[in-house]
Parts: sequence; structure tokens; C-alpha cells
Amino acid sequence: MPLELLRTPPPKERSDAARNRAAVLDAAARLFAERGVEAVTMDQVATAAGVGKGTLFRRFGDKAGLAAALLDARERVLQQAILEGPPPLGPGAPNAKRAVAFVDAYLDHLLEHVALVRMSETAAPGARYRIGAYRFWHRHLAILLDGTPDPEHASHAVLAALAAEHVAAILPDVGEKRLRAGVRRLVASVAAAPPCQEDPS
Amino acid sequence: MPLELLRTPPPKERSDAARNRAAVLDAAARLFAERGVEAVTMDQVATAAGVGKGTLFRRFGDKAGLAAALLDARERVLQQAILEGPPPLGPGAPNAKRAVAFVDAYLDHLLEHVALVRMSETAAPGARYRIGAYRFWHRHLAILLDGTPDPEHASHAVLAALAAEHVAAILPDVGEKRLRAGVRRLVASVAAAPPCQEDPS
DNA sequence: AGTGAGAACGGACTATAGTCCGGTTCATGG
DNA sequence: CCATGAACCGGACTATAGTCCGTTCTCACT
Repeated sequence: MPLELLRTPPPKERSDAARNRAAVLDAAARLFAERGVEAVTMDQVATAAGVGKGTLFRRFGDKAGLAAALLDARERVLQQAILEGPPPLGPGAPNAKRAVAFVDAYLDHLLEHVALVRMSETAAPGARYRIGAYRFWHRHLAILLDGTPDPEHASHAVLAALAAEHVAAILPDVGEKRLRAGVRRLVASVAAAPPCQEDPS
Repeated sequence: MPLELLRTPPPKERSDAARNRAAVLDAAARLFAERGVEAVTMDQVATAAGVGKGTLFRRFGDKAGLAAALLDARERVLQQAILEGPPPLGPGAPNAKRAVAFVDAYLDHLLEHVALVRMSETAAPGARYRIGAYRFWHRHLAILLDGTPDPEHASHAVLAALAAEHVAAILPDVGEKRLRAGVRRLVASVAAAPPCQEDPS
């Protein structure tokens, strides 16, 4: 028995489970695209997928989890580009340039799926900060902001300006152009702060 | 808009309405303090106040509105100190100093009522950006960041790092000390950015 | 193939936010 | 003091997220 439990790879997914998971993702993608994420209930997703609510929730946890699952593939593309892609997004460029490239790329991703990302971040309280994706972005940015006094906090602060809720709220006010420029400027000034900012009260 | 509803308007408030409003605020304050904001249902508030649910919701709109009403007095104190208090929070100090003083004071306020502010900001989607208080903070900070290329966006970005959701999430990670220092540094570097940051790609 | 353990299924069930509308109470003018 | 309309009251009602648990299906091992 102990030997069985030690198997590192995930225990194989049952065929019915796989079939239902695909059906749910398929139905959800279609419904969300048709009617908007907010307007679709979990009951509707379950019905459209030909699946019970219990199945839906056990698989994805909650509505945020379902949205996250739909975003998963896209996020992985971005993560891969960061880890192994060409500079300046990938390794090889100076940190400051990579940080700017990251926020640019992240905004591309975000603006293409605002509603979905927003759902994945806001359905549960504090959901955003618990999902693996956030951890990844945060760690990456913290490493790039290495020269600052507190890279961890600086990274959190920049990501706060990239929260879906925040972006969705200010986009109508400032527009995409100013938003992009503003975020670039933000990350640049945060990264460049220590050398020029010398004036503790 | 809720702010409008909270000020006793010119059209005289009926005596029974006033009595019920006071009873609700009283009961809500007590219950929230006793059991935590999240754990208290609107039904419980209504019952404890000796009032029907209809009354509760008509008066305060939703749970966010109730939380905002409870915070109203405190917020006004801070707003008053900003408008007419002594420097550096009030008028008279240089803008950069006032901006730092503002985030300090705002964090004092926020950390004292995280749960309540969080509820007022997150109960409804996008609630934070619609309530009058946010508008006030944003306008104030934008004026102080006048020298930056886009004060409006810079102000939004700093406030993003002060969102209750964000602060509540990172506080366990970084602690109050680093949080305060990080935010101070953020606003300082944002305010100081244009003179030192010279490197458009 | 037969079989048993356990994972997956699904729909009834619960909890809670927010809505609705008929009945009641207040403030004003006669 | 009484009539009257407007504003307010309150609890039954709706909608939806999320849970529970008896039943069904898969798969590995005889």
C-alpha cells in the first residue's frame, strides 16, 4: 500500500470525469461568449453541459475556479514566454526592460479577457491572491525589481494596478492608451526609485 | 452616490424613519464588532434592530451601503483634516509631503477598519469606484501629483495599492511595517518620477 | 469475463442577498 | 380633532451560489 501512495504523478483521471470536464469547459466558453460572464448562472452551465451541479462544483470549486480553468491555457502561454521566450519578455534583457515588457504583455492578456479575469479574481473574497497565477506574476516581478528596497511589496503594488477590478473601473475614465502608458511609467518609476529618491523626512 | 443618500437631505426625515435608521446603525455596529463583518447576515441585522428587511435594504441599498454608512463619520473626519487641517496633511506643505502624509493617514484609517472598508468596497462589483469617498481621495491625490505626466492615472495607481482587498491580502505576508514603508516609497517614487526617469525605449 | 473498492455523478437541499407590494404611520391642512 | 396623501414599514418571495449524500460507473485485479 505505501508504495501506491508514493506515486508522484497525478492519479489518472477517469474517463467519465475527463469527458465531463471537457463538456463543462466547452459549454462555459460558449455561454460566456454569447451572454457575458456575469449573466450566466452556474445552473445554466451545468444544464448546457449535460451535467449536474454537484459535478460542476466539485470539479471547479466555484465560479472563480471555472473562469480560471478557462484562462489556464492562455496564462500558460504567457508564463512560458516569460520563462523561455525571447527578450525583452524572456530572459536576456536588463531587469527594468523585462519588467516593462511584462506589464505590456500582461495588459495584452488582461484586456483581451477582462470579464473572465475579473470573475476569476473577484468571485470569492481574496481569490486573486490565492490562485497560482498571481503567485507566479508576483514572484517574477519581485525578482525583476530586485534592486528596490522591498521588491516583494513593490511587486504587489504594481500588480494592484493590474487587478481586473481596478482596470475595468478606470478604463472608461482614462482609456486604453493612457492606461498602458500609466502602468509603464509606474513600473519604470518603481524600478528606478532607489537611485534618485533620497529624502527621508 | 450613496454619500448623497447618507446626508440628511433638505426634505425633512420622518421621525419613524430616523428612529429606524439609528436603530439599524446601532445594531449593525454592535453585531459587526461582536462577530465580524463577514459572519453577520442582513437578516440578523434587521432582526437585532427590530426592523424588517425591506426597511434595511431601502435605507442602505445593500451590505456595502450599510458598511459605508458606518464608516461615514470617520471618513469625514479625515476629509476635513485634508481640506482644512494643519500641514502636512492639510494645505500648506509641499505637494509631495502632503501626498505622503495622506497615504499615512489613509492607512491609519484603513487598518483600523479593514473588514468594514473591505465590505464597503467589495460587496457589489466595482462598488469602490462609485462611492463618493473614492472620488474624493482620487481627486485629492491627483491634485497633489500634479507634476506627473498623468496625475489621474498615478492617483488611481496609488489608490490601487490602498484597496482594502489588496491590503488585507498582503498584510499577512509583509506585515504592517513593510506595508507602510512600501506605500510611502511608492507614492514618493511616483511623485518624483519625471525628473529622474529618462529612457523611452 | 467477473468483481469489489472507491471515485464520480447529479439533483434535491440550504443559506443568503436583494425585491415587491399591501398595509400602516406620520405630517399637514381644514 | 379628523381627513388625506405621501412616505415608510415589514415579511413573504425570488434568484443564485454552493453543499450533501445516496446512487452509478470505472478500472485494476483476479
